[in-house]
Amino acid sequence: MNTRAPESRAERKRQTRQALLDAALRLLEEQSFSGLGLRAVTREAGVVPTTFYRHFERMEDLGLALIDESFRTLREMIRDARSDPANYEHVIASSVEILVRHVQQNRLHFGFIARERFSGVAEIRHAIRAEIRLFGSELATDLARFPYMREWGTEDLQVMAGLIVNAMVSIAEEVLDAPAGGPEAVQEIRRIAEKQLRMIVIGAPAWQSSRR
Amino acid sequence: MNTRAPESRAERKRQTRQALLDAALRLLEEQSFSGLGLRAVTREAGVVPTTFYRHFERMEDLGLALIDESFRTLREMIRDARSDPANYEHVIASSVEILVRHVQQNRLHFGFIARERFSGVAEIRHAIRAEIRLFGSELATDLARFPYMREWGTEDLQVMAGLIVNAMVSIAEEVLDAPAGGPEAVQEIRRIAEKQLRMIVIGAPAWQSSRR
DNA sequence: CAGGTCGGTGTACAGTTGTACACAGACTAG
DNA sequence: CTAGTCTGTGTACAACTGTACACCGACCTG
Repeated sequence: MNTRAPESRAERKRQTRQALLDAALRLLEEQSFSGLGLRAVTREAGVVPTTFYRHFERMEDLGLALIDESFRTLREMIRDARSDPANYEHVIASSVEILVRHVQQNRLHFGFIARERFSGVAEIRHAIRAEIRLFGSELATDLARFPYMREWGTEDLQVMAGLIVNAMVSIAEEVLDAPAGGPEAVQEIRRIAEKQLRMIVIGAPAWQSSRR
Repeated sequence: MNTRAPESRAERKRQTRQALLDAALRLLEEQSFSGLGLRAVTREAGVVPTTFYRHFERMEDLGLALIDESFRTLREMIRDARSDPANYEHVIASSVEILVRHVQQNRLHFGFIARERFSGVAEIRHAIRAEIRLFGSELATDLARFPYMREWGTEDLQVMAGLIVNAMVSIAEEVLDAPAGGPEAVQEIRRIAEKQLRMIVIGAPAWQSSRR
């Protein structure tokens, strides 16, 4: 029967699970994952330690869930950005704009990803790298749609996508470091970021023609 | 009086201090710094926990010492690389070669740096970033010596140096991930790395002229 | 060669960790 | 309506943590 109660059992379970994820993310702002304890998470979430096991077998599983969560918003972002493959300048400016805004709106998620990308916990690290690699591949196929790159080899596209992804990660990091309410500092980051991406994208044809 | 004993007291102190640093570095291969305990370090070093305090006040101080150690070799590397500012292709190839070799020979140090660059421990993170920024600045002044960059603005040079440093960091990361004894995998990394750097360096003039 | 300094040891303790287990109450399915 | 399934609780414990303190023995200095 369809429950009339405001929250079904399954829904409440989902809520405490989310509370655990949120609590962990909050704590991960000032701790790295390998130093994060099960008890600390449950304490922050306001539940008893043993509840943790109702939702995750090990801490690593919670970490993987956080990675999932983070990259879902990241993909959302990039889907917006690849709207108009005609004008480079426009794509660059709006991509940077979208990236910066999303990072600001998801500080905790992006901070987590940026930090744990090189973290000591192998399982977490590898999961993140896999996602980033995938992200780069998607970007590469998007790049292939640009007129002057249509004839590039896939490896060259991958290399270029890698450069862009690297740049984006470091842009995100700078945004994260900027004081939360400093609009002109963020503006400066955006300006430098656009310059960096322009450097990569506009410099590319010259590089390409120089090896032909 | 000049001691005749093979090891003076001060020398032996230096040795156990080094043993602590080495032990920490070894453990940091599979743990992140914030999860590393004083007791674990002393255990690995083969001394009693309280000995730690004879050398460092807090764990963070040990971390800072490790950063010092790591960047000393990094600077050594770059000093070699900036020998001949005439031929780009040669500079790129030999820079990559030197970078890859140094990373291979100092896996633990570079792994530590790469991982803790985004780590949760603010003090460690900031110290590393300061060193990397300095590294980028030095690179920027080196770039200024290249003929066609002589007229660039300092900001443009810094942006480009930033791109290169980013690329180098990600190259180092890939080398660290490659199986230790896989020469052809490393060869492949080197090839891609050279392509990336060429992309940045050779593409730059086109970028520069397009905004004048 | 005497005394002090100092690096390393051993013991001790309170706090925290992960996890096992029995239990309670609420939702759900029959 | 009832029996059963779940989610969250409370208690318990062994293992580990950082660090305080007293101590020892070897080196160094006078």
